[in-house]
Amino acid sequence: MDKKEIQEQRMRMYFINATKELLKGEGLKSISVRNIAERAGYSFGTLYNYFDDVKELIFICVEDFQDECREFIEERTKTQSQGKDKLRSIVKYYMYYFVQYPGIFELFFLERANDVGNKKPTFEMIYSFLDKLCRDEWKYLVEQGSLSKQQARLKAEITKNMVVGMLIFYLNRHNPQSFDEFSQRTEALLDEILNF
Amino acid sequence: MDKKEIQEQRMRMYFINATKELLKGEGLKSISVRNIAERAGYSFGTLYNYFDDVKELIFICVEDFQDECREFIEERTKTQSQGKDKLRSIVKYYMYYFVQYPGIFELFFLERANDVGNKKPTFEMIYSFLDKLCRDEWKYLVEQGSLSKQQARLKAEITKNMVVGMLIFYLNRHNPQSFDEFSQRTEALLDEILNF
DNA sequence: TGCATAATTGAACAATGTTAATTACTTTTG
DNA sequence: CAAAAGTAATTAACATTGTTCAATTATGCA
Repeated sequence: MDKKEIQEQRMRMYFINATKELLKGEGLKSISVRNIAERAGYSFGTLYNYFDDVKELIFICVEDFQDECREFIEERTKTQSQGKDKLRSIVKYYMYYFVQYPGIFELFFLERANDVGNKKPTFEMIYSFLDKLCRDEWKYLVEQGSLSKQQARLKAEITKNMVVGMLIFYLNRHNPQSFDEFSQRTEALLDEILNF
Repeated sequence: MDKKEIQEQRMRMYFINATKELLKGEGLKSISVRNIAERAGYSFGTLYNYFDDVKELIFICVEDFQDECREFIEERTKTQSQGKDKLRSIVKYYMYYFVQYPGIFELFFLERANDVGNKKPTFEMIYSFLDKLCRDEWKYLVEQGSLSKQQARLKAEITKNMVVGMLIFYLNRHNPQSFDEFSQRTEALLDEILNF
């Protein structure tokens, strides 16, 4: 019964990829069962043979996008040596990734946690995502004696929350209006937080 | 034609109040044209004689809720004398207001700015709302010489964005899980920002 | 090839927002 | 006062959403 599993996994992939494409392109608004199925080349009914509901499908995409985001940042920061600058860059490119794909931002941060179930771990992953990305840098700064462990924790938490707020205002409300301005504010606020 | 206007305004009020009640109670999810109209005591079609669409109705509520929020904070902070403590309290109760009414938070910060139109000023109002609430306190601290004007601006901006991020994670993702913990994190992060 | 099992489909249902045609009511006018 | 005109309220209808399920189609095996 190995063939069954392979085929089933392949079918799931068709739908998952279609969903990912839609999320990257048009965003959450464009997501509908009929839309996804059409792009996958099947009827909307077929989707329900492989997924419980459309939410399951959507949340499967989160992990993939996290990997992609991690790579996006890695590519742009790997040459930098540990320290404040690298930390700043990681946070900056974390934000830029979501600016590039507002649909993924919606998915990560704005989708409601209505019925928890198996999605709780997914939310935990999202919540701690930036922490994981920055962990080594904060650790390095503490070991260097630049700031206390406690202060590092606080600043990491401030950053994590601030970043989401900034993205909401920029992506959802066009505030600031231009990317240049957004970029500039990002630098300024990160400088203030890392001013020690 | 004065009577007309009075009657029309009264009709609009019925729908607006019904919408406000629903938003405070069940939140954005429960908002539907048929729901609002039923609560207002009219048919869903009647709503369209007084409002272009349901979005217009919803965004009319923003101003009312802002006034209410302002009063909520005022009541709880008016005895405090100007300074850091009062500033902390204002931000804290600003957050607590939205914790009390998650539906209003959704309305203020998560509703998309799809078709701008007359809603642009509304979004501007929301964006600068906390700034206005805190303006006097920041000003006082600058005049006292506690920090520079530039620093005050940066810290105010960090706070504004952080607050939205914290509320997203707490209200939408149950992170942290309890209000006590949320409250504690709020205090800690505000202390760190106001640590000068 | 023929049968049994599995996979795929689309009709159907309940909600949703919105529009437009219809009905009810009010006011003005002859 | 009654008929006409105009305004307001209602409901039927349409498109779109997620989801279910009976019926159809395809597949695999003997």
